[in-house]
Amino acid sequence: MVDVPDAESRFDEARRLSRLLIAIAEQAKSDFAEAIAPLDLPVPLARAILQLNEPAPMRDLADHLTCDRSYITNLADQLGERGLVARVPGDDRRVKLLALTEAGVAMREQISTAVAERNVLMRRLSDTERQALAPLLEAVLRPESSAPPT
Amino acid sequence: MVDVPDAESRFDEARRLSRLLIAIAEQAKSDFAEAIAPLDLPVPLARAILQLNEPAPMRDLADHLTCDRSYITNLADQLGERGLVARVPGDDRRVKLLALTEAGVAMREQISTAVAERNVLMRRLSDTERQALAPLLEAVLRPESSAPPT
DNA sequence: TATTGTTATACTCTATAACTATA
DNA sequence: TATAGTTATAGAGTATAACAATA
Repeated sequence: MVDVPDAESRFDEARRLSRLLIAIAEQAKSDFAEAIAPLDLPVPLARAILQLNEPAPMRDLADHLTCDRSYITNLADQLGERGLVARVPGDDRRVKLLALTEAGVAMREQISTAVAERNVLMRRLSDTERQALAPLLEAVLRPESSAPPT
Repeated sequence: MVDVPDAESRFDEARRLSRLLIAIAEQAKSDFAEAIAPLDLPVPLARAILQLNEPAPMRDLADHLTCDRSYITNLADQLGERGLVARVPGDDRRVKLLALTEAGVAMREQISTAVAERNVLMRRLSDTERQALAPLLEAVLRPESSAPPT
């Protein structure tokens, strides 16, 4: 009975961890915003650019960013106005791919570097700590089916 | 030189962890929303209620939720309409405290339970994993001044 | 008939600025 | 003069519904 916490204290602990996680996520979010501030690019556009490693159907982007297709149209328009992406026709003629322009690729590089440098995980954790953290975060995201090995 | 990753791979690793962290935070956010959906209460109101352990000046709430005082007025109005909180005068007569009503306390209990039960950290991590995770999350949030022990 | 992207519109969350009443 | 809360307004981010083109 020594090592098995009762249900209530497990809940309390999970709540405490949740609060920590939320605080970290908020920190990460504002880190991201601050990192890209000099680039004069709204956060959602930056997030979209980071997704565009390869030209991709707008539909795929909607899936990856978990948002509506109409919002992708909106983002694509804004990115187009800035000359950062172009719509290119797909094989299936209903489909349009979004592809970074040359300027878009350069911007992606800038975003990526700025964000990594300011990253709270870089600033506050040692190499050892980061190595310990990775498998735990992966465990949180493992598929629903796999129950935790209690 | 074996154990010291070069700068580039450290960046890559931090980026990977960041993506994981963001994915988890999004999961946690939608878990929260789903958990409280049956309660028919908007997310920001639920978050505010969770803060109101004790009656607190509206100003304090603004600090804890890191938002503008005017928004707290907004939240307090909505919570008031639902009969969940009441404004009570403070000693300093400029100050108003927000206090949960009886219905508010009951709602807080419901939110708290629903959220803890659905919590992704409860669902996917073992007790052991949660115990390992806590100090790492705390390290991420430690004050800027304390450099990581590389 | 189902799917892709678009358009027009509207909603939620939150901030800014100007105000009031105290201190 | 500075602080707590309020009001009115505005903006960012995102969704819904109806639609056109293609499959």
